[in-house]
Amino acid sequence: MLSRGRLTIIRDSIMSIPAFDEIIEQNDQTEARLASLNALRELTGNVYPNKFARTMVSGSEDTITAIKAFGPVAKVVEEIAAVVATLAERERPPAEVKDALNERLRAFGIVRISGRLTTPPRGNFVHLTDGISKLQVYCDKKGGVALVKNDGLDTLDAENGWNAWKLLDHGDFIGVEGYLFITNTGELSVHIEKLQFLAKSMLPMPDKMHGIADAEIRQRQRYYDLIGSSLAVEHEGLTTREVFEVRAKTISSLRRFLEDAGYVEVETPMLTPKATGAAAKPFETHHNALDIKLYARIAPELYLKRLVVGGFEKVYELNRNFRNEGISYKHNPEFTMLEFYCAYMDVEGMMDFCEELMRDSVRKAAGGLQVKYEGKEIDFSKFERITMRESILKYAPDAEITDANITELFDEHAEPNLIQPTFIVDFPKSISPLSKADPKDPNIAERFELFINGMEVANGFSELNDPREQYERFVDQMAQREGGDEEAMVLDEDYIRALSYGMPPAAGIGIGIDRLVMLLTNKHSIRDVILFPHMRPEKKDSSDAAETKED
RNA sequence: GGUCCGAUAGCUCAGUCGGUAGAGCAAGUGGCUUUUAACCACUGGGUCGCAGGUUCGAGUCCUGCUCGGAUCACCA
Repeated sequence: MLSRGRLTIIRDSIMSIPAFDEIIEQNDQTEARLASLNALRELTGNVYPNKFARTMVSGSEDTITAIKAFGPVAKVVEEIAAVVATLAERERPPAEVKDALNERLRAFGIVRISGRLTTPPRGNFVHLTDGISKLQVYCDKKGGVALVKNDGLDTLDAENGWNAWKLLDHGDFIGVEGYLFITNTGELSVHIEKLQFLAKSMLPMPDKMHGIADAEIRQRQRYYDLIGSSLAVEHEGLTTREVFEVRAKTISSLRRFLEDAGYVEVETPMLTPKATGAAAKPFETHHNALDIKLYARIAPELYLKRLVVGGFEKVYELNRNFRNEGISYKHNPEFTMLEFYCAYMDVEGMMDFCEELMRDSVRKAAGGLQVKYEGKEIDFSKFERITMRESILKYAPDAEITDANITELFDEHAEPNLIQPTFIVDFPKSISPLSKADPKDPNIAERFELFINGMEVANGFSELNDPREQYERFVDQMAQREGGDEEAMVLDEDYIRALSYGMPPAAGIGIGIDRLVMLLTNKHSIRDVILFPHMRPEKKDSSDAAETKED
């Protein structure tokens, strides 16, 4: 570790490095916390110990959530809650009921749990959180509490448990050893016998009742937002933590469903020499050693179909794509897409499978097929199928539809009205360069898009596997590119070569995961379902003008 | 890029007609010690986003700017 003096010399010689106090502004709050940290150091030695071993009373590691979910403990909590429910406002549960339950809790012996203080310690109670659940702990001044010193030997200091307790701040981490009991008011708690200090919070905690009002801080400092959601006493809708639990469940259920159906997960390049496979503007970067331009992929599509050529009959990738376009409530520069391909399937089969897949995922992540979204109820139990033309006429009966204006009319009249899950089929072939034509109509592509709440959630088609026709479609795209359409698709010569080896008939789909999660979590903005959404660089408003030049 | 809204204590927010800068929480001190959303009492804490203007006087009115949000445009 650098000495302070040397640190200052280094910092002063490199102008662009801010001082610690410039990053973490010092004020009365941080000074108070520093004072208590120093006082704790006197008592406990190291204030940043390396570990805390939790017990396995619940059958697995005793996180707070695990202890509270542990059957016999949950049963006791349920029983006391039933008793408390019959009591008047200030009335206490009868001692004999409480004592009987406490006897049952004592049977579990000693537990060791740890977590963050959800309030400043007030009196001799405080709640700890493991990020999801809270559990109260009780520090008995009269009975005596030992402090576990962080000297590497866990030396017990019988005198100073209470003194250390008084130095705890809102947000600190502690570990406690003790026994479970029910308090006079009927709450499950841990009676602390040994207290160990684990880590300090040097900054104030978010407002417990109101949360963090500033959306920018919520998104930029997601850790702070998540702390807030673990402290929240009451809240409407899902906490931030719960949103990302739903996201995780959505993704894991999609993976499980696909794997159960025989799909193999693969990873294809994120850095690609050509940005193709979708109509979008790419991010560019440069490979120094090779001295070539590379693009962050806009879609894995053409790589996945190369794998179908190679014999992966069912293949999927669930990962990030990057598009250098505008940011909006439904667009983030990097977003997560599930793409998969199934040999010998056509667009109809893919729509059927997509329905099953999404139903399974919605059921597992949201708990049912009816999902409340912004005052509407979205019903995933039935997916409508309607042609693009029909959908326009449904909402604009007098529209005069031509090949040239059909997508424009669709975007304007139909798309915003497609609230319930709806597959739009019969796309113009001209805007579907990777899609097979309808055998009955050469101007129509065998393609669908799934719309929910006016948002495109999925896009799939019967995959074009005739290499010569694919070549011609690319040439057509390149011509449009010459004509100024920056998003027209780029010819991929190696992909033509791959198709020339023969690709079986196949259907493929891309599903926008972020948008699906928005629907399942009742979030209006894609930024609320991405942990660290793209933000403008943080501006330091104060002092230090003329810094941060990128040489 | 256009339009609208916002920025006041560490956090969440009030601030009337332009007249001494406010509350709750958080923090400090003392009390209490089986409490219950945030116990009781007292204390400290402000570049009112930045710059300029009008005015005897600006958190408040005007202009410009910065940052953010919403929305439109853009984005099959």
